[in-house]
Amino acid sequence: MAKTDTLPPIAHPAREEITVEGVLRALADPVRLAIVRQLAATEHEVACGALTVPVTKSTITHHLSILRQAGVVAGRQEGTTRFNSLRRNDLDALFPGLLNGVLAAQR
Amino acid sequence: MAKTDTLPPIAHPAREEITVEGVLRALADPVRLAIVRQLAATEHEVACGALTVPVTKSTITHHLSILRQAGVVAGRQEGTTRFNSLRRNDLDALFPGLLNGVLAAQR
DNA sequence: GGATAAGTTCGATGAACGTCGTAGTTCGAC
DNA sequence: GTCGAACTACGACGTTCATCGAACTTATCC
Repeated sequence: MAKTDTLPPIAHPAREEITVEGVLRALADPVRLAIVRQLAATEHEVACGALTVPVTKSTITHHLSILRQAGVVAGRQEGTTRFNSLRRNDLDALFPGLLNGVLAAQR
Repeated sequence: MAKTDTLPPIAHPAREEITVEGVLRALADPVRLAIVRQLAATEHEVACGALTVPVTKSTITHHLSILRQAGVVAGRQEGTTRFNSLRRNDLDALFPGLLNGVLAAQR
C-alpha cells in the first residue's frame, strides 16, 4: 500500500566502469558460464525463467545480479518479466577476443 | 635422511585437460592476474622471487600452484629456482583471443 | 476483488578461498 | 660439513561465496 514512487530501472555499469577482473570473476562459475552460453546462443533476449540451469529461481536471480553488476549482461523489465541479453558490444570493445575465446571453448 | 628417490618434475595438465572454467577461475584474482601480466610482459621465464606482488612468498607459491594446475603457467625447476612462463600456445589454441582480450584490458 | 505467475529480497548455512607464519627440503657456495 | 637462499608443505584463521526456502512485490488474467 502506498508504494509506487521510486523504481530504479535496474542499474548497469557504464562501459568505462567495467573491469576485467570483475568480468573474469563473473564468468568463473559453472552456472553463470552456462547462463552466458545460453544468452550467446540466441539472438533474442531471454527471460530468467527460460534459462535452464540446475539451481533455484532465487539463485538464478543472484547470479544474474552478479553478471549485471560485472557488466556482462543487460536486463530490461517488461511487466513481471525480466529480459536478459549479453553486452557483446561493450565486452568486445573493452576486451577484444575475450568473449569469443570463452565461447569457443569445447570445455 | 634417506629420501632421494621420487621427485615429480612438477605436474602440469596436458593441453586437452585444460578447461575454460579452470582458466577463468585462475585469472579471477588480482594477485594472479598481476602475475600473468608480468609473465606476459617479458619473453623470458621469471623466478618466483622476481615477481612483484604484495603478498608473502608462501602465498605466491600457492597462487602459482593454482595457475599451474589450471594450465595457465608452466614451471621448470633449475637448482632451487623455479622458472615460470605463460602457456601462450596452449591457451591460444584452446581459447583463441581470450588471453589477448585479458591482456588488452586497461583495467 | 481474488488468484496466479515471474522475480526479488532476506536470512541462514556450509563450503571454498586468500592470507599468513612456521617448519621443512633442496641446492649451491664457502 | 655448515650456512644461506629459494621455494614448498602444512595448519590456522577470517572472509567471501553459492545455495536454499520462505516471505514479499508487482503485474496479468478471470
